Amino acid sequence: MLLDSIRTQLDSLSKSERKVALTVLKNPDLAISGNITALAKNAQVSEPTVVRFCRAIGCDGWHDFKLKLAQNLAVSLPGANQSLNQGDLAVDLVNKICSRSINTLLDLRNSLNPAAIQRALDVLAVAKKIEFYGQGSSGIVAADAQHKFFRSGVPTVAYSDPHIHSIAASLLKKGDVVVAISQRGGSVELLRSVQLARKAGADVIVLTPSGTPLAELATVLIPIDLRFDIDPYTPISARLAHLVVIDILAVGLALKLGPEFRNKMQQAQKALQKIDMQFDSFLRQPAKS
Amino acid sequence: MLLDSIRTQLDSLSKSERKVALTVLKNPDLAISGNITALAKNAQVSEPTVVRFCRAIGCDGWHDFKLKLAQNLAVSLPGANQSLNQGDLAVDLVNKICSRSINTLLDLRNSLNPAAIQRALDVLAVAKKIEFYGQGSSGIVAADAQHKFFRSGVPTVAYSDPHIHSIAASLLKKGDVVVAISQRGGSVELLRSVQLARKAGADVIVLTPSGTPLAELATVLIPIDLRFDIDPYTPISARLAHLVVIDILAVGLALKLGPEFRNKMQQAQKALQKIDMQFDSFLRQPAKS
DNA sequence: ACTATGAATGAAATTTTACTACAATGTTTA
DNA sequence: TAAACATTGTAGTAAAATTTCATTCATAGT
Repeated sequence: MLLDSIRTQLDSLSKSERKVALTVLKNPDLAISGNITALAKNAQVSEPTVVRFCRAIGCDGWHDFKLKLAQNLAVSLPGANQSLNQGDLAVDLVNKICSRSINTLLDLRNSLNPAAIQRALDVLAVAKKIEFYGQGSSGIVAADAQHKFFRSGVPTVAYSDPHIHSIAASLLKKGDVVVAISQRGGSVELLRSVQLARKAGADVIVLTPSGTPLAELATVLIPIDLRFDIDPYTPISARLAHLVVIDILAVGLALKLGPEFRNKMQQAQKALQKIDMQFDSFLRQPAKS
Repeated sequence: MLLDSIRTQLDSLSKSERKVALTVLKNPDLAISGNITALAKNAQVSEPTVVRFCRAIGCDGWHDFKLKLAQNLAVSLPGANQSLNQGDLAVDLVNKICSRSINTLLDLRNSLNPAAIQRALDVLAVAKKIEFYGQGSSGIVAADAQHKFFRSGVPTVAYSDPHIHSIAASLLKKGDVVVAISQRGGSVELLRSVQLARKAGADVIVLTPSGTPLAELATVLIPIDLRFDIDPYTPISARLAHLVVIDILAVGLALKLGPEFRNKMQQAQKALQKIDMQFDSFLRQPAKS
């Protein structure tokens, strides 16, 4: 982000300042680990020029620049914004996809509307039944949601088949809640089912980009507006964001439902740990590879 | 992460150092924006004490501490490390869960072994058939994986039912690949299926913590070692990490398979865009909310 | 083509800031 | 109660960032 900003301001810088900019862009770590003298020497300019560079790009001196750069690199890591290509080694692959995912979640944290989450939780807390609809990869998210929510004791189901969820939608009652998930917010089938659900008197919480047809139909809209991925190899971001929003709703609901729910969770947890014991005894007599 | 580390080391610090620690924990921004003098005054200690504090918690002096703290806060945001509780507003909920997820992925980026990914990709690239096994929430991950990989043209399936995947495993042939996913690496059923798969001559890629029984059985182990979540309300981390690893493998395989695959993807992309057109015309005559 | 004006740059001085050495104080134990 | 040790602050030092100012370079006007 800061590096981007430097790149765009490259033209407005003087010759020596540009030298500094290029040095920083080429090797940001040097700027972080070293002091102003080191960077000046590396860019073959004087120290005051480095300071002037820092000011030029909007920072308040060397210290401030160094700090901001460090904060950026902590998140971005070199190459986070570059597109993936064939020559990539596994190392790059790991770095880039992780970094992208991290950036997506940072985006989400900034852009997600807490008020919408609050309203959604209010609706979910009094739901008699919760149904999750989603198609394609959103179908997976729906299944994941069902898997998380079903522990809360509220009856939940997830449908990814359009025919099925349109039938299910028309069978809903007032007090039931549908959570509709869509990366693009335009699926005709999903729209139909949501309309049916509304007609049946159910509330509909929608996870989708704002301004889409699906968004229009929501009782509670949770807008997921991330800059859209052009690169076809990484349709990761939106799905990841959806999953985390589902996590937020699931945890939020758990908190809202309070202690009686907490007990249920702990029981489930204990049940799992019991199974763990079995694993342990299994560990004593390890299997041959 | 750093703040966590400070909190845990609180006991081993001297009285004045603890004063500094508490001041930093209470108001980390002060430490970042101000200089050592400001922090010393605020904590009511001398400057050398602050330096000693920095050293005590494993940093290399004030500068280093400040930098590391800044990097952490860039990611963590205030409150990322605190446990969730009933009184939380939606704002906190969003911040905390997002921040946790982000931290998990940062962890993953650091700890993930690229060599293991490389080996996994080598195996996947020559696979005749790929089967994903996982139970519980890992079953969802398996389904997600199937959904991503199936586009590559290689026959893929996902099983979350232990009976089914044990049958499937015994039907495998040499050249087939199983990807086994487990958050704890101890599921007895999964272990059995993996053993059957190995016996049938298939390769087994395993996503699980290292040192677990399942890890032992892997042809290629991709260890997912994150500090384990104690808080029962957020069993998010491991699953998120698994999903991202699957993303990495899917993208990596796509790159490895090269241009012919790329075309297939683009065709799929186009097919989706065609549907988008339909959405657009739908937009012209918006539905009533 | 040459000078004048203004911007750009670096050398040196200044100031700020972090760090070290040492002394004083407090704490623990024999 | 005294001695040994750890803890903390004071004062001095070293280093690093910033400002000032003089020099150089580029641009434009005569």
